[in-house]
Amino acid sequence: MSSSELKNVGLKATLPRIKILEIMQKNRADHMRAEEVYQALREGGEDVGLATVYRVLTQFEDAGLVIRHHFEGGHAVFELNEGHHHDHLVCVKSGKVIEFTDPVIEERQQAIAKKYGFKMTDHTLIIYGVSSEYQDNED
Amino acid sequence: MSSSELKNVGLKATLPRIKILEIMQKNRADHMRAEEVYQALREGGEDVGLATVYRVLTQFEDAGLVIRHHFEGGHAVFELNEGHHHDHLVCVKSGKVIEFTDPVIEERQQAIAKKYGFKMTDHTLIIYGVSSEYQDNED
DNA sequence: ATGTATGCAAAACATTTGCACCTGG
DNA sequence: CCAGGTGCAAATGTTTTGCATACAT
Repeated sequence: MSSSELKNVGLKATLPRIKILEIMQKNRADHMRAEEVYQALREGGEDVGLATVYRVLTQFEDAGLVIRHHFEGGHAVFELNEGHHHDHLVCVKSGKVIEFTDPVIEERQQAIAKKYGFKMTDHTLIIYGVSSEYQDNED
Repeated sequence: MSSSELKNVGLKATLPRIKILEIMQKNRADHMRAEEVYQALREGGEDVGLATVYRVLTQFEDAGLVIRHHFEGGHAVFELNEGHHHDHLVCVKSGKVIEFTDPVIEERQQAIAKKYGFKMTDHTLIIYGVSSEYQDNED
């Protein structure tokens, strides 16, 4: 039950919040836009407004439950924060997203921030490419 | 003169295009928003519309003259494409941007894409942090 | 001249906010 | 019950587009 997770982060367990958290958990593999979460709610028969979806996702972000990303395309995508940091490999043909981490890269990033006198707070690495299934398809 | 650079990429050398390219070249160190380019034009006494700024920057991107980035904040920033790839270190306090490249990271990225069967087309690495001048300021 | 580029205003999106009403603890 | 949460509609900020006019070649 997701209501306890909400209370743990200091949020009242309201129906919209519970449903939105469930949707994010059910779609762990995806990186969803606010609009997509809204659609999922409506398909589930829930009568929640889009404005609430935005408000709740922002609260979830502040609470550390989700992470907001700015990939290409003028809109944000959200994913469940599962604690472990990772980077992204995005297929430019299919939109498929693979998550990975590389200790060498992590370490180099720390070193670079330090070299320039920065205290690193966060970082984003996105590799864009063509996944194997699409490499032979000449569009 | 920037008109020849425009013709080289197949764009007619019109006044708005020339002026916008000059502004991008003059502000090499910055990553400018469309609105900022527009302001710079007006300050230079040029009567160019914001819509044209967007159209021209998009054409420049298609022509490979500039690169469009989506840092945080719901808007795109543009920088002159100087050929050499680099990543970004962004100060979350001041907005200052430092460019860098790290051969170890570059190589690891190639390796990771390969490992997942991807043909890498591009990548973006942004390190967010607090630059030295801001680290002692407790807001 | 003539097809393309531009300016302006309106449209299209993504996201936020004001406010009256509803709901969870 | 009552503070906080929600829905709706309207506001905001960014980027795109339609169309009549202006310009580069």
